Amino acid sequence: MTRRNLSTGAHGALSRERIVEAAIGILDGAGVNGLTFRELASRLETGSGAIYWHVADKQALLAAATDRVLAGAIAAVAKEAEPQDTIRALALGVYDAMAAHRWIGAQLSGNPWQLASLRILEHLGREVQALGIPEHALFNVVTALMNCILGVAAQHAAASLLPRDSKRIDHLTAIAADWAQLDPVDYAFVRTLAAQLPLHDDRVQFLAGVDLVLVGVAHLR
Amino acid sequence: MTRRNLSTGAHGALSRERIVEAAIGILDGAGVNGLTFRELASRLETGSGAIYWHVADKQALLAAATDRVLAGAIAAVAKEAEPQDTIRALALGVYDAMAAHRWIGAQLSGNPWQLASLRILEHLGREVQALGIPEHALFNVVTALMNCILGVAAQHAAASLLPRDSKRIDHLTAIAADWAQLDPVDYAFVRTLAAQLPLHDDRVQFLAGVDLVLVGVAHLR
DNA sequence: ACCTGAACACCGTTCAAGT
DNA sequence: ACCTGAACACCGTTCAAGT
Repeated sequence: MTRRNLSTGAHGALSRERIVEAAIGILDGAGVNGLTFRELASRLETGSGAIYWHVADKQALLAAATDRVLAGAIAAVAKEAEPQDTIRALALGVYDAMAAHRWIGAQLSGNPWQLASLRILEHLGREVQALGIPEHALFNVVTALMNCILGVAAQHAAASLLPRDSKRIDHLTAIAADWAQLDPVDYAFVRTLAAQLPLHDDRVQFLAGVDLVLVGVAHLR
Repeated sequence: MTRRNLSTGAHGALSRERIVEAAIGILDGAGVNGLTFRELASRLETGSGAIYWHVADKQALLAAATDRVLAGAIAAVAKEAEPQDTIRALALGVYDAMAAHRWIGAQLSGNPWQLASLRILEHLGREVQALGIPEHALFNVVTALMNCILGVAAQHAAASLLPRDSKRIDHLTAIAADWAQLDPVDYAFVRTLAAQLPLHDDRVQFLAGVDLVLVGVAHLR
């Protein structure tokens, strides 16, 4: 048996940070189902039990990984002159992080009160406050904006379970084809949407949803 | 070995419908983690493999259970004179179904393109069409409303993982207490929200979010 | 204090064998 | 055609033993 982490090897000692980092690497490459304590241990050249010394369990690991990615994404958002613009920038920052790390959607929408969500909530909240909303509407408005984000998060989560190499357009075309199979009477509207689906731009539509809420907010009294 | 389903016993032969029904019973009583093919088989007095003759896999079973519950909930929604009111009624119908079957939230927000979601989308879409929205905004508006629903779905999903007997208020108080632990500077806004959390009415707030979108819609041009 | 890795408990799914 | 139930593959988590 060779010594592993005890030697001053390439990686140094095990740490929560290194574990989370490695987890993100696996998640990005192989998705949620690819993240296994055995796989993680082998990549870190340690025993699977060692990880439990630094991380409580798999859920905590996923939460930590999500928070790490989103903290970076949010910190990178530039503050704009108008609160509305900062809100848009924040929303897009989260969107882009979810697009780059497709496993985040499921994590975010599955645990809406984890640290990463609070981070988003905090930054949204500050801007909404700056908007000069009446006090009693604050909670509702922030929640509505958060819902826009969780909504796309859910969509990304669904997309993340598809085969990795499937092109986005093929994916949407396949969904549209499924929808076209539905009963023409019972699902008349959905079939209408199906035609628009393959061409639509997720990111643009996401922003349109945020704007819709912002319009509603502007007309609050 | 006694014969089981072959006898004209109390339940009759195995069928997809009976399986889904039993699954819903388990889900309501024991949550997602309680739904096991072994448990399901034992409750149906059959072998675990038998279920696979009627249902493709666990995901399909969960989707079927979700669709069954939501189909009933949506069918029970009365059509109102004004499209806005029907939209509110629809949203509340879904909300109440999620409150009664706490496992549905995760299922819905985790698979936003399953049959149950399309059912919601279809009914929302018809009412939004009746609202007389410009064609190009249709997709965005329906998505925004769907996001409101998925947003609470996510919240319900999170709540469903808690111990079963924990009272709602205790749960919210516990979350509020967690939030109060956060850094006063980094999480100033979230800490503000924490005070309101234990007292707020989820259902009312949910409706307020829907209304916010409807206000935004009314001011589209 | 921190790491090792076998062992435990449990699960979704398959499949050869039955009826 | 439909059901049985043992077997397979895999996983999160624990823990006695090491250093």
